[in-house]
Amino acid sequence: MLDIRRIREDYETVYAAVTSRTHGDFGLPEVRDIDTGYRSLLTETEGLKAKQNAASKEIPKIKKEGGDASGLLAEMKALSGEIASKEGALRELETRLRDALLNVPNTPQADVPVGEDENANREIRRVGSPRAFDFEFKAHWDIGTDLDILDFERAAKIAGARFVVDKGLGARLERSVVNFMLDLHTGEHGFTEILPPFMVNRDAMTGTGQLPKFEDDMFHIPAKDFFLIPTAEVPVTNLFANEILDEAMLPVYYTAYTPCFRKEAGSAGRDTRGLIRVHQFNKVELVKFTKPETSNEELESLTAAAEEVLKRLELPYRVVELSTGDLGFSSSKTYDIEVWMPSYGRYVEISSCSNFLDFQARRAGIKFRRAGGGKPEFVHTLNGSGLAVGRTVAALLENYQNADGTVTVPEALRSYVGAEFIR
RNA sequence: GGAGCAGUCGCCUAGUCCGGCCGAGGGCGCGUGAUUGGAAAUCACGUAUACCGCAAGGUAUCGGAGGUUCGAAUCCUCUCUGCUCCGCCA
Repeated sequence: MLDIRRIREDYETVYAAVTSRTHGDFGLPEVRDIDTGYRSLLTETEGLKAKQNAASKEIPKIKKEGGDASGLLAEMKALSGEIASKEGALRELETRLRDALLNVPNTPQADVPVGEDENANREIRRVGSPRAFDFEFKAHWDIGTDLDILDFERAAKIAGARFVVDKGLGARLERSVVNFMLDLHTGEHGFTEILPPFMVNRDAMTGTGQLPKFEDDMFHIPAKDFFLIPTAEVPVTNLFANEILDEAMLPVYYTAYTPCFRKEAGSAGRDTRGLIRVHQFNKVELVKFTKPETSNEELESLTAAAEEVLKRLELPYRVVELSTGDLGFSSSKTYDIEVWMPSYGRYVEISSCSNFLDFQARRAGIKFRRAGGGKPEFVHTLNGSGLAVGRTVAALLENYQNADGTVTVPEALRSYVGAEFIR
């Protein structure tokens, strides 16, 4: 959520930034209009309430002195009615304002490349180079099926399309990748491991920006009005919702393994085979809470931490900076890490690292107080995949496949998998 | 799932039966000052958040939402959370 005062006081700048996303104005003009009406009605109503509160102090005095308060009482009854009707109108404006504000995305930072879509993304760096195969390589879904470590057909039987069953060394590999990532981030990058609930309530989903705009993308459990988490970002970021942290606590680094659940509505026909786009996938997430002045450098080190996974696994990848048109709703700046996927013949997203500035903190109410005292300020929140586990497994199977159909286990994973080859 | 009890200012707690003197008392903690050679102890003062307003000031918040009333921490309804007992269960 953007700061309403910033919209009020620096409208032109905010408008330019929001519209640089090239997907319309997101109702920003309406926000400004509602706010104007809201504030004038608020001032008026509060004046009436001040009157009412003053009279409420008079009434017991009059009664105590044996006086007749009936005139004042009648007057106050009328005032009470007037306040009630104004408050009703006020509440409606407040709701409309909040709804409108919740639908305005974050403002991209000034150095984010401007453009309509991924074609305007800026490549930052490439690490490693795609392997040249001297045999006819297979896609990971064929490798997995042939080795009997991935079973898409039976997954479809018990759940449906876009699900997978991992089996034997496939399941072991998936688990190994999770442990490898968590060990790296907790052991070497200073992150604390969190194992959060996989279902959250509506407030949490709103706090990180998934609601109200993207309800259709998520699995909902009506009985308790819970949502299956689409990413660990949601439970982990909301850990500190409505709290005021001590400055000394910051920065906080959390990492969490969770499954992620997504409807993938609107992606019909895209990536229908394999592990790339499924309704349930595993992910290790990195989340940071920082002071405002350090968040951009923290984004760089967060991205580096995620990249380190690919470096250790010796998988070729590149980092791109998303353009304004491709940027996620809540983000001000995002680096995507893309791994080389031979079956696609291109780099495929495996991590998305974002600096949300105070956008999520404002929604979720996450603040901190500086050591010297003073007013609480909003923290900055960041997160990134570190990494998507299923896509990592897909990349491993494809990049490490051998001519005989086996797959070499990369050095860094051997102690976890307990084998040198998957055969 | 059933029964009972409880949720108040960073923490502990008073207030709720009998609505106004309660944005709210006390203790602890914390901050500033006094005292001291220094410290402990003691004493004094201060110590929530948000919004509106140029300001003076105003408004809101006693788990959350709604209601009764001129007026609600206090009364009513719903709801969430915690604890105890019962049922069920990995």
